[in-house]
Amino acid sequence: MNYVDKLQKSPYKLTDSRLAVLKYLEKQKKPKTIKEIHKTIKEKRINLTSVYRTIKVFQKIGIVFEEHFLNQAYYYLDEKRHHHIVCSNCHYIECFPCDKEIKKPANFKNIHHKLVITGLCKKCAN
Amino acid sequence: MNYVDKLQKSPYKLTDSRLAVLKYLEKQKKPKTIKEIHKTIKEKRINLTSVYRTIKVFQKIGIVFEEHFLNQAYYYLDEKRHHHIVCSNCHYIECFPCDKEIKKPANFKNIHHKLVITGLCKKCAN
DNA sequence: TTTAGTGCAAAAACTTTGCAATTTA
DNA sequence: TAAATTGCAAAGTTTTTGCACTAAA
Repeated sequence: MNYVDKLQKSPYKLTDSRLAVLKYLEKQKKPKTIKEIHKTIKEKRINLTSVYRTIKVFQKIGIVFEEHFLNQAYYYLDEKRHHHIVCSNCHYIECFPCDKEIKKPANFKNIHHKLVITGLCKKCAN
Repeated sequence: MNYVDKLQKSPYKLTDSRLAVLKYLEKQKKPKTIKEIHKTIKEKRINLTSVYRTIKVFQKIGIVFEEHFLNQAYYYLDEKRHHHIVCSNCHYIECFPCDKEIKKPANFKNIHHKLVITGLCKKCAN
């Protein structure tokens, strides 16, 4: 089931703004900030507020996930479960696949996990 | 080597503010927000700005680590490597030990990892 | 005594809210 | 057409900055 279908199956409506954010995120290989999303799609006259609201909706229905790298919130579609490694100096991000099943903690339901790895990328290590 | 030693070995000075934040964090079992830290130590007349600056310094010298749960930044001393699981509804946090070594990505140095698991705690699952 | 750190006030950055107008199903 | 969504402006939060004063080494 693709994202549009998921949206239509949800209690939320399919609108231009939501479609624009979805299309944008589908093209991305790495997590993006609200600003980056907005910058690209504002030509389509989509308001910053709507981007915020759209992302919230997408998170609620489990289309979009959030991670914070160095005090910045980033958003991405959860196509294939994967993790990220971020350079703590220049914020360069690399993805890598998730190859582990998490031992589920007993006291929680609806579990979603994310592994964030920080380090210094090649450029910054010197 | 304890935290005070680490601080003194660093290029930064040992000050009342820094000591207060350190003492506070040492008592905590769970990650805390800037606000929580400040609330508790402001009786000692330590400014919010200083808490922010202190935390930045501690992060730089690797005493304090940061995690974001549901759009909130939390800080903690990295005594024993461990992870957290957070209730996505009520923000209840539980810690659990880190029992895995991460396969180090080749392109990065100084690697530090954190695993954040979100889910619904017992109370919120119903 | 010199350099780094602090508090305060103000600015900047980020996020949320209310409401009238618009759009979707 | 009813209910949800949007844009805009305004308010709330969170974080950072500049600067004169104070404290640490």
